Amino acid sequence: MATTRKRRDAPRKGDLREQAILDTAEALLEREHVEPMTVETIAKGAGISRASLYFYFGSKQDVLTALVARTVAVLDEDARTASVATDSAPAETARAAVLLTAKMWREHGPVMRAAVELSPTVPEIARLWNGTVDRYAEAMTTVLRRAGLRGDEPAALARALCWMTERVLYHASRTGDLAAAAETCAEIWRRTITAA
Amino acid sequence: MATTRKRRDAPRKGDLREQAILDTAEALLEREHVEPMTVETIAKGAGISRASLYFYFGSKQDVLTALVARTVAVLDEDARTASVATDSAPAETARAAVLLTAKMWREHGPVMRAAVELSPTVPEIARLWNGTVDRYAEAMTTVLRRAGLRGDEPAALARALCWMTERVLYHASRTGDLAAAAETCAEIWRRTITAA
DNA sequence: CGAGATTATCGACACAGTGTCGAATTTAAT
DNA sequence: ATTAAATTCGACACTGTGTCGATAATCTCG
Repeated sequence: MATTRKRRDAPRKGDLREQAILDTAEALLEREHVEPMTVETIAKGAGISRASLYFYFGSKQDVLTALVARTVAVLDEDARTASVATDSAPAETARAAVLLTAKMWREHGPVMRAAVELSPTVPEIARLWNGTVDRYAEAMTTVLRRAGLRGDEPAALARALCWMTERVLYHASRTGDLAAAAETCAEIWRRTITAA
Repeated sequence: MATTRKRRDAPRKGDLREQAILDTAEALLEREHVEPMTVETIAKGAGISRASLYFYFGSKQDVLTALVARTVAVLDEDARTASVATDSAPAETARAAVLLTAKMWREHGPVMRAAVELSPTVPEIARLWNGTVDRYAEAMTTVLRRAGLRGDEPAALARALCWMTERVLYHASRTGDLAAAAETCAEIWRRTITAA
């Protein structure tokens, strides 16, 4: 069942291996896809046998989940610093947020795409990913309020616009035109903010 | 490799089986998920053996692709009739289109969700799904133009808004609040259309 | 140092799921 | 009724995941 974590803490040498496994998985994700990436491949890339990998992670899904968690942590970090920019106009703040997100997709594209694609299959990854989008949406809700929107509407609008941004940048990160896609998203944020 | 279609035309009795297989797959999709749905399950549901299923479809992916194709055909059909509503104001036309799409998600939710979730894995399903979204986006581009938008912008905006609608309704079709989600999307369409 | 515990590694196995083959059975048509 | 095509399925080969127990490396501290 792969539910029993054999190794709870263990601060020994094997921690390097744990990182090596995640690094290999990320590197693999950058040239292949999620599909052909097998436990065998990851283990070999990390210089250990398939069975040994199961000493560090309970299952293949656990590896992917840890990889997503690691990247999402970076995302949340960067996102927090950016959302506090209360000095410029709401539309400008939104544009800055979208541009920052586009940078994330440019730098962490493979893992972020994997998160999107694995969300339907791996509940824990869905939790992580939805949580991140939710936090973004919350931050942007305050921006919409600052722009004069009242009641429940800003929350719902921000949520929808965040999912738009996610989806559009997801596709753009595959085709390469992230810059243009980001501008389009920013424009829709702007229009939503400024319209009556 | 499952690339060789054993049965190209064959207008015999087995056609019923072909439908039965797709119907079973759809029914299965309605209560389980894509993941646990196995060829064994589908075959058993259709009253044949696993090996017999491979007489009708070259692979499991072929079954899913055919199922998506069948549903997408209905979608395109309904979408065409709705996009020709040139009598009302652009924002109203957009709202009507979103509401119609929401109806699709309500009626064909499981298959449409499967299409979204399988797109990254099955290229042919991606082709079908992206094609449908593209046709929607094209139709809505003309609506944006009718609202006064010029140049390349309306195409890019319509595209982004269509993906927003897809994503938001996808999530809503899982949680059940399609009506509210549709109104939120419609509002963003409206604001994008009416904003300066 | 060196015995005992802990950490790490791996070969071999069990299992589930996909797709293939060829032989047997059913159905249709002359 | 005979022949050909359509249909069915058991048995097999293959790939990939996860488990087990035995072995080897590393650490701990008396």
